[in-house]
Amino acid sequence: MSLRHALLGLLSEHPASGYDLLKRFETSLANVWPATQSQIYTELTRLAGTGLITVAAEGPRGRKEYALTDDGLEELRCWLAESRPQRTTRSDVLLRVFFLGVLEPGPARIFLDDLATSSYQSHEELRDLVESVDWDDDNLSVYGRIALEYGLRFHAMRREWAQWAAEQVK
Amino acid sequence: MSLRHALLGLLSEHPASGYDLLKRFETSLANVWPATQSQIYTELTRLAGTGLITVAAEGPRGRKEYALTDDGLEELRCWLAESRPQRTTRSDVLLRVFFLGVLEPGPARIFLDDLATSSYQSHEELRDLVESVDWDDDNLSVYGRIALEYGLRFHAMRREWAQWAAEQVK
DNA sequence: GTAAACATGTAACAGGTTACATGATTGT
DNA sequence: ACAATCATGTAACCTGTTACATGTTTAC
Repeated sequence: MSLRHALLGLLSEHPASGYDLLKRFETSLANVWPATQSQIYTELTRLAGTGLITVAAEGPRGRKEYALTDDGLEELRCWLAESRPQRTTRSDVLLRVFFLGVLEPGPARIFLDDLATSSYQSHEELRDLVESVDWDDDNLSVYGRIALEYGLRFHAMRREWAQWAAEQVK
Repeated sequence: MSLRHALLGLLSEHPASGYDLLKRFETSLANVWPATQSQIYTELTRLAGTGLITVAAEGPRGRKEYALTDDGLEELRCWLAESRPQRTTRSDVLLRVFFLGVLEPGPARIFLDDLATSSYQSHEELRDLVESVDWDDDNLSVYGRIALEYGLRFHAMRREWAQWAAEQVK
């Protein structure tokens, strides 16, 4: 259950409300770990119940500002340093490729060409994002930049692969 | 819901029992779309209920051999050609990278070094697999080879990225 | 005879999505 | 006054995981 750790991670930067966190999920975390409003509020209530976070302040409109507790920070560190990421990565794209032989070569090539195009677009979007941010030397910048670099390399790899794959289909 | 389509895809090659399909999921599909025994049997019953597959034969030990129907093939083609893969890809690894600033540079580097190592190992395993199979010219081979090539490129990319990232952390 | 492999099914639970429901504050 | 934004909560439903439960056939 990584949503829990995503929330702890965001709160380790500074206290925030459910609404603030939702906005962070919609922007910076959207491509890494999407989460819905419903899920975020439910999980925050649970985390507060187990003492990993607390309601540090209350504001207008029922706003509750959550802050990380010592236990919460410990849990976050533990997750980062001691547990191995063991994600069984499901790939919708690769599953389709696996069965592309069901289609005629024409439609199969279209699928791969589209994939190359959308990978290129994603790459360009990330490139624009990288250029629009001014990266300083703090931790958020360093690791944010590293995560973005992953995205750039991933989409470049996928584009080249899709182009190569389209050529294999005759 | 792609499990449904994975099952239709496998059955498009030839009729099979739940048990046969389970074995295919444990081997060829393990890295693309993992599924449990429980899930497979439940989904097969549902697919038979909606007429996308039928029980074509019954064998010893209660074995039920399922075959794709015309409706099932149509549904499979439709999924491949008409629907866009829109998978919101969750990455446990990238989520951790995002919050790596919570750790000291030492443990953070260890995390990235470990990632480079495990990517290298995955790459080698796939390379061995590619070399052990004799690829002929049928559809399964062509698209199976293309899917494997994706894995090779993916792990190579991730290894290089993790090595680069480790260097950024001083 | 007995272990391994074949073969299926179901129940409980955890995580994620969609939709509904409500209300307060701010800016124009 | 009205719309946009801030702000939270819950219910229904779907997908996926773990564990339990059962029985047959084959090979040694």
